[in-house]
Amino acid sequence: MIEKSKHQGSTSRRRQRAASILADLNPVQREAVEQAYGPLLILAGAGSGKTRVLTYKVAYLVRELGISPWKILAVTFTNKAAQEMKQRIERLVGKVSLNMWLGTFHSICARILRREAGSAGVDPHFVIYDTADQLTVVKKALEKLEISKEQFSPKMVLAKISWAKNSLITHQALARQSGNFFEQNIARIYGEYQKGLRESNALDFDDLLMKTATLSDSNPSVLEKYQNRFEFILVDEYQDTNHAQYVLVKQLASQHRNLCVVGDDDQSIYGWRGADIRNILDFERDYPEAKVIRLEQNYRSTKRILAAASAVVEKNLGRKGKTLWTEKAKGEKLTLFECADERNEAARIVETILEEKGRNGRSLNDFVILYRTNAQSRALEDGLRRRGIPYIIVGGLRFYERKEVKDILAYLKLICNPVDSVNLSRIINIPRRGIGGVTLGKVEEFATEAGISPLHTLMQVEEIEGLSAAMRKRLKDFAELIASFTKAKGTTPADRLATELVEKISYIQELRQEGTLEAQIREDNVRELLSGITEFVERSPDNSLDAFLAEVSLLTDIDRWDQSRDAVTLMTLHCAKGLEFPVVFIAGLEEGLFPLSRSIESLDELEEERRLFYVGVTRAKEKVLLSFAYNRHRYNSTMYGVESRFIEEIPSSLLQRVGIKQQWETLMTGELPGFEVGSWVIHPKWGRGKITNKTGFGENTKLVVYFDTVGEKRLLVRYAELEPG
DNA sequence: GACAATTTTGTTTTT
DNA sequence: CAAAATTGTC
Repeated sequence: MIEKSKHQGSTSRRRQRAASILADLNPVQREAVEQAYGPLLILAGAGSGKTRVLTYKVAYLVRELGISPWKILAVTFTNKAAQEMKQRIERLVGKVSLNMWLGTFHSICARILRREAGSAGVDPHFVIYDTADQLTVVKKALEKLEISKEQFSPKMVLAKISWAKNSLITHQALARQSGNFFEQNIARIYGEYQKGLRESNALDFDDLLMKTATLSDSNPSVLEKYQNRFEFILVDEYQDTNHAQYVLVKQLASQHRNLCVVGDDDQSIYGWRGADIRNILDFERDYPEAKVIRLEQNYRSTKRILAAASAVVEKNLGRKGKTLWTEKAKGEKLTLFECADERNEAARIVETILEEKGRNGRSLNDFVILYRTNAQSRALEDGLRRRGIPYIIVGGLRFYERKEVKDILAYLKLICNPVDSVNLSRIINIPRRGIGGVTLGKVEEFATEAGISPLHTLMQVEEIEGLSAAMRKRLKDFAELIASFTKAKGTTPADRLATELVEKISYIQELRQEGTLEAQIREDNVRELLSGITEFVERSPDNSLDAFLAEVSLLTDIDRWDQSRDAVTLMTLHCAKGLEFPVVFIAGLEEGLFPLSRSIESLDELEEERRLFYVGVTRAKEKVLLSFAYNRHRYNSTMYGVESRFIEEIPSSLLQRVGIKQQWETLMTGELPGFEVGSWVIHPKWGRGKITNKTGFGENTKLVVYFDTVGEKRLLVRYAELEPG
């Protein structure tokens, strides 16, 4: 009795909450949420609340239709998006939502493969190799096959292999279908590469997708299990799915056909990674009974921003076409800075940030600076540092790709997966143990001949010929070190294991001895990694090292990004997908840079660049500031910039130009903060000095500076490369 | 085997 | 111009 009334109570409460759920949505969004059964394509324009629709849809399924979360699969583009959605859904439906599968394609696939390892023909403890690891394997394969890497550059080979995998083509199939010498060789390298991965018990990113998508070929029953289970499937960012992902979704949804995909063909920006825009364009052909709903009301940007973005993307031919509208204010015009060079560009962006901060009371995390290539961040960073503005770079040299982080992770991976030869060779001499390339070569040779893993070989080091007794001891010590941790990992939580390891190999101690600023940063990164592991252990039900490694390989920089920190964010346009900021800068709008020179010749690629620009502009809520530079230093030479065609594609009524002349005038007459009498500056040659006198304004400011090294010097700010310090 | 000196190479975006 | 790869020296 008690139970029954409890049940009823919760049902009516549910109703009530469900009603309020739908009340939060506009009529079109509501329609999208209520359309639960059958294939559904939601064409969601930028800022139209698609994440909202997805979360509410899950809530609706669970609360209103009584679907068990266990039967729902939702796929997002980044782990960050998954995490956010998870939290929002949990708030709507409670803890039961934890039973649903929600993650990126790659993490969902990894999960399936570990569960179905037997059927998939992989070891459940497989490691995931990143691009650097992949390159090592390719190079080894080239060596083995005696193919010169001049003719077959590892990077190019890897791109071909990746393309093949995303098209679900095995190396055997590639060999069969390729006619010429070149392709035959690619197929051979591909085969050898796969062998290398297998021996190390490793999968690459593409394997995760491919192996899952082809799982049913040999094991239809495994597929059936998941087909039956996932009654409802939701896919976000569908415009960026590749062929393997497309096939996977199609297979999983074929049983119940309750497939809801959300996307925006205008935001398809991953063609170079194998994403096939046709997947979204042809959805209605694949699912003739599909319903299509367009979300066209934008809740993010001002009218002018939206108009500018739409005007540009309308130049594209291959698109479904939709008209975004907003109830927001007209807003300010977009601004375009014509800059002298990238230094000037940075200075003006920084200037604007300070001005906006002062006048409109914005905080630093209201700003994002977007650019096409990571290399551009350098000049921008310099500009920000010059004025002492804190910033966060997302991407670039990614956290998990840093040497110190990779070193520690390599140890941890080897501990969990002793056959991993790539990670073994990475760390066998870190810290220095006097084990060099020659010795490692002998070990690997022996391992290959004996058909066992290199680490295993080290256990029977006596049998390897041509090694000194001292060397044998070193090798054995190393093997025992790894073995002792492997033994401990069953009973010790991941964070303690990692901390003990770092201690044991004196990694931080070594860094301290270097005493450089760089070593300090490295130490910080190692500590950050360790605290990341601790955080994982506290949050995750499975605190083993295996569990941590399974997750960490699929994390990216954007997943670690802390938006609440008071700092300006810098990232590539690709990285900015799905985010929003009050003020958006897009730097480097020059022909050849954005659009990138390689893309200019092909119409498809040019259209993708244009979509990328569209993505950039539509990140902005209130203000968009574009900039280009007449001169840009690109490795050794200076490039003369011509403004990007995308600028001309914005109606001139929406765009306010700030010419180079105006800029210089303000620079010439404005006070330069940080250069006051009594403050300290740093000179590249003479080091730190104190300003004792100052005359003039702006770039013409003359300073008298006293340096400990050379005494008093008279300097013109324009020429001397001084930094406040 | 370690380290310094020299030569070569390379820039698109990322799960 | 840097970072990476290669060669040279101890």
